[in-house]
Amino acid sequence: MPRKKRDEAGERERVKERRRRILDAAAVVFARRGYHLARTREIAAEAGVAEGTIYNYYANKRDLLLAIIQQVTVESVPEMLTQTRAYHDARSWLKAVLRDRLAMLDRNRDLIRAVLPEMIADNDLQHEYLRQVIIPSIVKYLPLTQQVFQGTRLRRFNAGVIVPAIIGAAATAFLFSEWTNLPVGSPPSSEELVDELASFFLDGLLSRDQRPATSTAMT
Amino acid sequence: MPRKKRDEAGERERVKERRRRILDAAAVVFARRGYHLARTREIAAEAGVAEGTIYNYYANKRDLLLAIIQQVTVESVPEMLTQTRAYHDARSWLKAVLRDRLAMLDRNRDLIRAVLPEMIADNDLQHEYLRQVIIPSIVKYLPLTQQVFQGTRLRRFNAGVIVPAIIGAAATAFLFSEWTNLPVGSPPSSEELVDELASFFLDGLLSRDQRPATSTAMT
Amino acid sequence: MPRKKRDEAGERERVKERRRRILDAAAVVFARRGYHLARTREIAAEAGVAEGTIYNYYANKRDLLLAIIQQVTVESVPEMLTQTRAYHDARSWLKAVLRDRLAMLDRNRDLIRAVLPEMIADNDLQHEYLRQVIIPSIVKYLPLTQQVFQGTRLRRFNAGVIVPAIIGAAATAFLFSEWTNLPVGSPPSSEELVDELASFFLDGLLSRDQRPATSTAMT
Amino acid sequence: MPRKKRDEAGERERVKERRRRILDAAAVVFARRGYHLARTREIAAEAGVAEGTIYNYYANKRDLLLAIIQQVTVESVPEMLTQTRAYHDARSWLKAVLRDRLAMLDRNRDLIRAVLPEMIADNDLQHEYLRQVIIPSIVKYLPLTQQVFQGTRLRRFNAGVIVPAIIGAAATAFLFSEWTNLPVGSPPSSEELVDELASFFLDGLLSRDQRPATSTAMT
DNA sequence: TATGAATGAGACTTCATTCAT
DNA sequence: TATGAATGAAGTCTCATTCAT
Repeated sequence: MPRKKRDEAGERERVKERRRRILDAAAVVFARRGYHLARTREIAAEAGVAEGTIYNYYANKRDLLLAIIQQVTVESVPEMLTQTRAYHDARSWLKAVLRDRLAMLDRNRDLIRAVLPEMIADNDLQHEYLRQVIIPSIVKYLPLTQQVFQGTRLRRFNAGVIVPAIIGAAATAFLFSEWTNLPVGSPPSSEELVDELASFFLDGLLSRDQRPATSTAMT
Repeated sequence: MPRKKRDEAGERERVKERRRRILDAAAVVFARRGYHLARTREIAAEAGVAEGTIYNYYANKRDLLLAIIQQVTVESVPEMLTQTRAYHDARSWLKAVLRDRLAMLDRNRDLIRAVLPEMIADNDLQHEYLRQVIIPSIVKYLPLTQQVFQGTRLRRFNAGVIVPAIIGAAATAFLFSEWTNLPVGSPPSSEELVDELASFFLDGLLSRDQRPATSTAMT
Repeated sequence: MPRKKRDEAGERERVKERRRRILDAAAVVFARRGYHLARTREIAAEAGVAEGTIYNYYANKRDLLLAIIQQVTVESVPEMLTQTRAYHDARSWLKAVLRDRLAMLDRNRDLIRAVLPEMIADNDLQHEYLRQVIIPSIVKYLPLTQQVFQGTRLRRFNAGVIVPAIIGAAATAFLFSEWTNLPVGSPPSSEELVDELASFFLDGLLSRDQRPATSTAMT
Repeated sequence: MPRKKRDEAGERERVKERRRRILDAAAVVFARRGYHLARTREIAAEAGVAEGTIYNYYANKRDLLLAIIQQVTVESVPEMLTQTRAYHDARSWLKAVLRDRLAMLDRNRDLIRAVLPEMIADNDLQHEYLRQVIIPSIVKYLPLTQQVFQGTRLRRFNAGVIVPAIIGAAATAFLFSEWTNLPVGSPPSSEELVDELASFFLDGLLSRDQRPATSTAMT
């Protein structure tokens, strides 16, 4: 192998590693202070580099935010659904997905709490996120999902309403379960959470005998 | 009636009115720019007062945020549930509640988009909100809710999971329905949203014949 | 006189005075360090105000430069030529003008040395200067000048060449006369300078008998 | 010839060539952006070397400026005056010199516009320039000049005033002739400029019959 | 010697908050 | 109490220069 090529590869490796180190530092500080209160100085200190060095790898503070959003979501999405085929039972698949996603939320909780607000407040960020993460995910994984539910009869529903509802329900339930001082008993274990949500999503809240003979929800 | 007293009453009235004017202005500007990008100068201009005057009524910018959070939620909660007794059918009551809450979100959408991020990122704000809004609401309205569902058999569920899940589902579905560029067809009408969510919450996604004979979700 | 009006007048006065103080400070610091090396912090200190206060009166550092250019030139131009009519002898008028302009250069030497470089290097600044100072001056004072020279026969010349040449000659001679370490004898007194330049401009360098019978310069 | 020596010679050659390449690049960038806005990065790119390499040849950015000043002036001076003896007529010699110098200004216009401001603003640079360029030039070429004017009777004048005046007049007239938007007709051709200036310098502005019988300027 | 990533001081400017009037 | 000019701390980002490779 020619010398130069190996050097280039090593160089690219080092650049990647440095980018990563800075990004991780930014994630830590964003999580600690929130985006607006995070200081580039603190990020630099956390990364163990000079402040100016940050700008050799990212154009500006906002660029760090964007990179984090991508990293958290893009990189973590694939793992969750590729094992789809292992589950023939829709309920167990759903629970597996919930388990995986809630674990992801758990791992990245602080970071998400730092990043989510900016996404809510900032239209550009939202659109970027939609374009780069959400839509590609849907396009890529919808067929797999449909395949899993092939053997399961679902009632008709409006996916544009229900998909966000599921995501929001799971995320909110999870985040609340972390708020320790709610006067509603001890926080649920993660497995309780998964069970509870899966049942909620699939079965609803009514007892079986309370459901209308012909579901009014058939639309 | 002594002169002074009437003056004091009028004075107190004027003070209240001034506080309100400033708060409304802050709400407008927070909604327009988001909390961090809102400038006290702009708030002052919107309120038609001098910048310094704000500080005669609120300790600082953050105090305005807190006051807004209280106002948006506390003031709007009562109306939604006091008419509880009018609904004997749980489903129609749930739909009425959803209708009311989604309308509230609709009215305050921009403001919420400005304020919510701060609440997510800021623990103190969250606790303040829990203490001042959520908990009192639960304490006050839980009995009413239970009364409504008296005639309806619900399966057992963990309220600490399901209540946040419901709120998050509704809010997220609503907010997404506003993002026009999702490739999932046209955004649902608000009545569609209400129907869809009510069915989802009560009946779940499975067709009736797919539900397990004895719900595994009974905990 | 109504109270409010007097207050407004006083206010405007104070604003003007403050603007002036900041501008003077900027002039001092620009003269001391040159524009690029002048620090807003130093300007603020020199003016005895906080750094932020500068920006209540001027949009940015460049704005200070522009204001100084205007002040130095616009304000000083009028005095120089309005007394035109007092001089019936063109030579003595020219000497008076030179005396006045060289005194102006002397007064503002440091400032000009700070500001001139920026004007040379910056096209926008040049055009601004042309538009605001040079052209109005020409339009306003050309008639007066012509009136002075009515009784004096001048050979024909291209004003577009000779006017800049005169200005450049006077300014350069003056500025060099200040450079103390030239090995050409002691620097001339200002009156020597004026005499020397006036003769140079009107008579040229040739002895009288050396001038061509018919001036080749007649164009 | 020993091997080493030839290498050393080639090496010295290469070093010189490298210095030159960097200096040229600096000149280009200084001319393009002005000294303060010129970036070392851009200079390096222009020279086709790494940023750090510049500092192997020049101590710092300022050093580049100094070197350019020397190069522009010192190198171009000799050509202009060594042909002195070819002109027996003082007027035609003066015109030749003007032609040569204005052509030099024309060639280096952008560079001069970048460098001149720094010389005006910076005392050290001025003194360096005086010591290295002006004084040697005077010492070297004054005899030649005097020789040319041997057959021409000049009136007495103070060279310390008139020499800078001539230089400033020519330079300013030239630079103004490039500013196209002056409302004084079309810019003069370079030959017009030369004629006009030569006449101005030698003959002055008065018509012949207007000159005093005994010039008051004889000092 | 050439490289160019790393450095870090420091600049301009903003803006929440104060306070004299 | 209302005002709004003044404040000044603090922030992001730039860029000449250094230095390990």
